[in-house]
Amino acid sequence: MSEGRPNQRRRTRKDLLQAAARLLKQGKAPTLEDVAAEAMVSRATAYRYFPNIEALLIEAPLDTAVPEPDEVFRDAPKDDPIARMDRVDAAFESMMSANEPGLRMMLSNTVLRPLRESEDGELPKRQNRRSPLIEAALEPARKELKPADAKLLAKALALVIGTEAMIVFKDVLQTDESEARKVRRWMIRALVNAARK
Amino acid sequence: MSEGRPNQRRRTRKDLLQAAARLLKQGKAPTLEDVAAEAMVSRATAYRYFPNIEALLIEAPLDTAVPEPDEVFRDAPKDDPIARMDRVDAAFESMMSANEPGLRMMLSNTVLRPLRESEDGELPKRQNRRSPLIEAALEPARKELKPADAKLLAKALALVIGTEAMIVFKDVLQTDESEARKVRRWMIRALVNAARK
DNA sequence: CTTGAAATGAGACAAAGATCTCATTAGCTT
DNA sequence: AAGCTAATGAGATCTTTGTCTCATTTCAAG
Repeated sequence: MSEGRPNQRRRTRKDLLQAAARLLKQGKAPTLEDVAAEAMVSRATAYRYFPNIEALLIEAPLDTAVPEPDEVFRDAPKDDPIARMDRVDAAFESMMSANEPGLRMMLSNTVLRPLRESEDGELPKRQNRRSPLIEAALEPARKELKPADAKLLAKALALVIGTEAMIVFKDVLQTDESEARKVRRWMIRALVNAARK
Repeated sequence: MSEGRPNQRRRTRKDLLQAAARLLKQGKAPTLEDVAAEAMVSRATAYRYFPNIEALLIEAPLDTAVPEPDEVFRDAPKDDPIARMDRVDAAFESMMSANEPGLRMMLSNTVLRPLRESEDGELPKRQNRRSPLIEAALEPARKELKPADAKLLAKALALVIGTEAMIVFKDVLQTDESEARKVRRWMIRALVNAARK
């Protein structure tokens, strides 16, 4: 099934993703059958678009809640990378707290990808939404940083921003939201300044 | 099946966990049937001890590969927190590369705990192995740090060391092992020095 | 409006995961 | 050593997941 009727196909695909996102918001762990029912399509059709529930859940919660760069940096200082990274952090924090169940589900499934890639050749790859935003935040600091340091810093910040950091704070360290934010902002300052020096 | 013949039960339970650990070391994602075969018990018996493969794999790799503090810091400098954190990092890196499939499985399941806690009352809680080691590494720096900074630093380092950071490096950033190590060590320096200042 | 092709729905089918039953084996007590 | 009882093994059975076929619906071009 391909190359036939583009807009019909895009519509049902979108319906499936939205149905999945709806179920995820309820904190459920839906099966592909559940999603098909919620989207009011047949099970067979759902399987025509996604080989399994994991493939669907990788995309589901994210298509909705992507922070847009221009929105994140709206009236943000153009020259202060730390202030700009704080914006990125805030954007991710609010996006994640609104989508925590879906993000946990997504992580739960994508984390197993390497164990399953023996099954069939092509698995959907985990997307990386944070790096473009981090790069954009760091843009003004580009001139004052050595390229090698800029690369190091961007990767380091990717550990601070995102779902995995949320998991560490909540599940491993069991800190509350405000403490977690304090730690992240402290880290942003420490890391950016270290790269500058 | 309970409260009947303690040592026989402990023995087969241990056999199952060891069999699972053996299969995991080969990089496979074993099914409960595989583990039963490896442990030379029947499939039915395996299911009597663990409801599914995930439940087994949460425990399997961890009972074996816990880095012991005294071993990690054997002939490590007593007064250099950075060198000591590098030891912790190295210990986690080697433990994780030897147990990656099991750790991914563990993370995949524990990450869903908040979504499942409605199902039945008691879920095993995620353990925190890194914080004690981080505290031990930082011990010599305690006198030169304000208590608040020490707390901040310990939490920040918990983002750098551990399974979640490995996931970010491998799955999100797709860096190789040596680059990931470079970033972690750079972060350790940046964070410890920031706390000192 | 008609028509041809593509998407869909319904259900049969297959494979894997998990449960259940019951006869047999093997610990533990005496 | 004997007997009771819990644990085990083997296989039947049920459930869930994913595939396949074919009739029906629906889109869109003419």
